[in-house]
Amino acid sequence: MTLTIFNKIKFVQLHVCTYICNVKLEEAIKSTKFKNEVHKAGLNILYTAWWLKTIMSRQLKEFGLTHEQFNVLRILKGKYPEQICVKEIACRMIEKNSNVPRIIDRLEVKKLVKRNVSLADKRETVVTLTNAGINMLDITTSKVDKLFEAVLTMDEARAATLNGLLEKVREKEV
Amino acid sequence: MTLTIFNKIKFVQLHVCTYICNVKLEEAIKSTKFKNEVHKAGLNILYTAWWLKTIMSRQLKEFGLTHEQFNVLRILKGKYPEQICVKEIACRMIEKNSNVPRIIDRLEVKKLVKRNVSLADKRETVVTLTNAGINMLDITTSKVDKLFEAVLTMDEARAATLNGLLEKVREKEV
DNA sequence: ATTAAATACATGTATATACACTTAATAAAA
DNA sequence: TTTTATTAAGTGTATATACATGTATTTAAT
Repeated sequence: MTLTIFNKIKFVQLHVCTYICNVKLEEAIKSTKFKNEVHKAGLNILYTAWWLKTIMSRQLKEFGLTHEQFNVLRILKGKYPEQICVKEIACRMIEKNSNVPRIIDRLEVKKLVKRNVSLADKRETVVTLTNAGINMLDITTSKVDKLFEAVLTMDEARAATLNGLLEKVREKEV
Repeated sequence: MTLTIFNKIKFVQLHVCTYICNVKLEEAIKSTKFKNEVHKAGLNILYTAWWLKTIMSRQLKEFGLTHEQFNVLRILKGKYPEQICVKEIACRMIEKNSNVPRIIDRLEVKKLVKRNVSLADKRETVVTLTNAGINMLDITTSKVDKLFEAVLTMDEARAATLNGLLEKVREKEV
């Protein structure tokens, strides 16, 4: 059904299986026995997310940014030049357990963001992009966006179906 | 289109947004502007994977296991009683950059697995489940499987479509 | 007004991820 | 056969994740 295109992700730690198949989950995790399609879908989601993150991280590494640092910068850009407090950044993160204060520490060292104590509420730390941060984000965003377009070749209709199904996955209250 | 069921995942670090919406991505990451459906699908995959991992980890925590430790145990079970070398475990991991030797260290401390030097090739370390490991896996697997069934309520047909779309996502060589 | 509770964020710890490097063992080349 | 290259796994480092706890500040309760 799907093409068997192999890709050149090299396993860093173990230098095994140097070329992995992106497409078929069975190949990717060397497993053929799934309980059912639903069980397979769970693993497929986890694997596809790892695949996407790996591709993005590889691109961002060139700029000394991690995936999560980039995410924080992009959130700050969304409200720029308004200052955003740490709490609100955390709300917008994809991975909700991210330790935002520590990510901001690293961005601050690189002089990409600036911390200030909020005047309205001294408990709050408000954060903004520096000029260096804006420049960095402009460059990296265009790179990452191009990468996304190059990699995710599915059409809009398929993507919309996929979005619906993923929301269906998360439908159940837990 | 989709129901708006809110779930009770509490943000641990920041105690904000105490209740998050699982279903609509827009609510989950407080963002409304996606470039297009494809871009949204990328973020949706990342978020759904985080959601799934969080649910699983919560269940496994009761048994003192992490998500990745459980994954290694399950891989060992797949070939039990055969011994598997570290390299082969790594091949089968969902997250390919996992540091398998270190995960095995922790499983060994808990006496759930046993390391041996391979007789055939002394460079290789072969690993097997102990009896305690088998017992642990039996209990946790049934718990996790039940959780999966309870949470992923989609039907087989939808799951099959989802699997096809995710493989479509990974189709492009990178 | 004083105390108690809640909030915002920082910090600390264990484990994981991502990746470089080292060591020992095996395979290949000279 | 000796050297060289490759492979398997372990070790080391920076950052991230997951979560507990501490500290300052604000809000609510008495």
